Amino acid sequence: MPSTPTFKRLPRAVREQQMLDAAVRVFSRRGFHAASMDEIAEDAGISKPMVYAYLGTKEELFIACLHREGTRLLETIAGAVDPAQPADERLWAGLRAFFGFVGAHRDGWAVLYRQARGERPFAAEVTAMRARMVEVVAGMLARAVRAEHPEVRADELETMAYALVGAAESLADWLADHPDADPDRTATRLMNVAWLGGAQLLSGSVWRPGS
Amino acid sequence: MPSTPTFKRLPRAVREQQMLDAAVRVFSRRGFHAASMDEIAEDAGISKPMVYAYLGTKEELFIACLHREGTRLLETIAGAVDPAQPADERLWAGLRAFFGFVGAHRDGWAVLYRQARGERPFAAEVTAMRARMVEVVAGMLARAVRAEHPEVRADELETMAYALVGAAESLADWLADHPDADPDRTATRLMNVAWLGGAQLLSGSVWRPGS
DNA sequence: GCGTAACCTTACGCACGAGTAGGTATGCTC
DNA sequence: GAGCATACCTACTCGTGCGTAAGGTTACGC
Repeated sequence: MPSTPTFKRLPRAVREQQMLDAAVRVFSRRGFHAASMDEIAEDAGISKPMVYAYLGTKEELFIACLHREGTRLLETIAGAVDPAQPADERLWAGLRAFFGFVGAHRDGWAVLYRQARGERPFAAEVTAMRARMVEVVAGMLARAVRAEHPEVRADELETMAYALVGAAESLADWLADHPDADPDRTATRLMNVAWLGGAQLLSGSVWRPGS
Repeated sequence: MPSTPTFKRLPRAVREQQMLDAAVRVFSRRGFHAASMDEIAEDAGISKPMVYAYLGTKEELFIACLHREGTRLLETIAGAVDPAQPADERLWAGLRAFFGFVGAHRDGWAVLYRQARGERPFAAEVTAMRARMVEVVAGMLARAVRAEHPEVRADELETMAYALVGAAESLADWLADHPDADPDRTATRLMNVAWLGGAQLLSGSVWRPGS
């Protein structure tokens, strides 16, 4: 039946990407456990044993998704930040890139954070990636701050970095659920509170219980 | 064999709490799917059909955990906040209570946030609880701000509230993994950046791209 | 033109774990 | 101390979905 060669034979590299695309879609809308390998295969327009042949077991497939989306996110951010710029511009560019990525890759984001964090086998992966981000942010803060304020302790900066990353993730989740929202606007707001709050702290103001 | 009546017959209300305790423990260390009803029953020192008789299916059991832990958390916070106090003291008390709770109920926290967010059937529950918290925080900010700054838009405040809640959750996760860390110290740091950053914003300072 | 390797399929085995059937013992009430 | 309700158990059924065995088909090298 020569009418429609509906299924063209494709080289491995191409099929692998199609499978990963399908996997990210299905994982993001069903969650890791509820997603079935059959559905992923069907969504990719291929049959199940191919998935096993190319990407391995379900866990390995999920890890592959995690790595691809995680790498994309990190590279997007890294590519947007110019090390020659001053710290505030770098932070701004990073936030902008981050929210832009989430807005453009909602299901990638969902897989990375909403699914992977809860599932025991992958929590470590995500934690590691988060830790890298925290480290980067803390490092940037350190370089920005240490010159004029060498008295600031490293763990203070780390705490700040955790808070910043958490705030960004929270706003990212909100953004992922509001397709009409503007990523840049979100980035601006976070930038404001973070940068101004930090500057205020450095200027010596401290809030203490008891006004 | 009268030697050890190892299994005393207990009234329903007591057993239900024991089961919930066990369920929270197991869910927190295994995740929802990897946790088996058998393991929960065993951990509670009871057999499986009892769990089904009292708490229903696995999903219902998990929801029961969610509700109990969620209610405890919200009540802890509500109980610590005195409405007669000024806004900064209320925020401080709330943060203190929040981090205190997480430090004292690590697995309850894990169930609420690390597990429930990813699993499709429960995401709604958690989202709703989060939304309530955001609403409360936003309301508090509004009351604190509107008197002197009526020009601030409601969605700006909501964004701030999201960022604050996200930052708190992130630090809470960090806290849950560092048993030696001091909840109050964490609360203080977040309080500082939030309150001072907010005040700075209100005073008219704004960060804009291009220094 | 023909082998061979890579691509792709249908159809199954099998384990694991949710939920249940049906039965036993213990305490409480009158 | 008969009756009844409640606490509790062992031992099963059965669906679901991961992972695979064994076999077809297309392209490409020589």
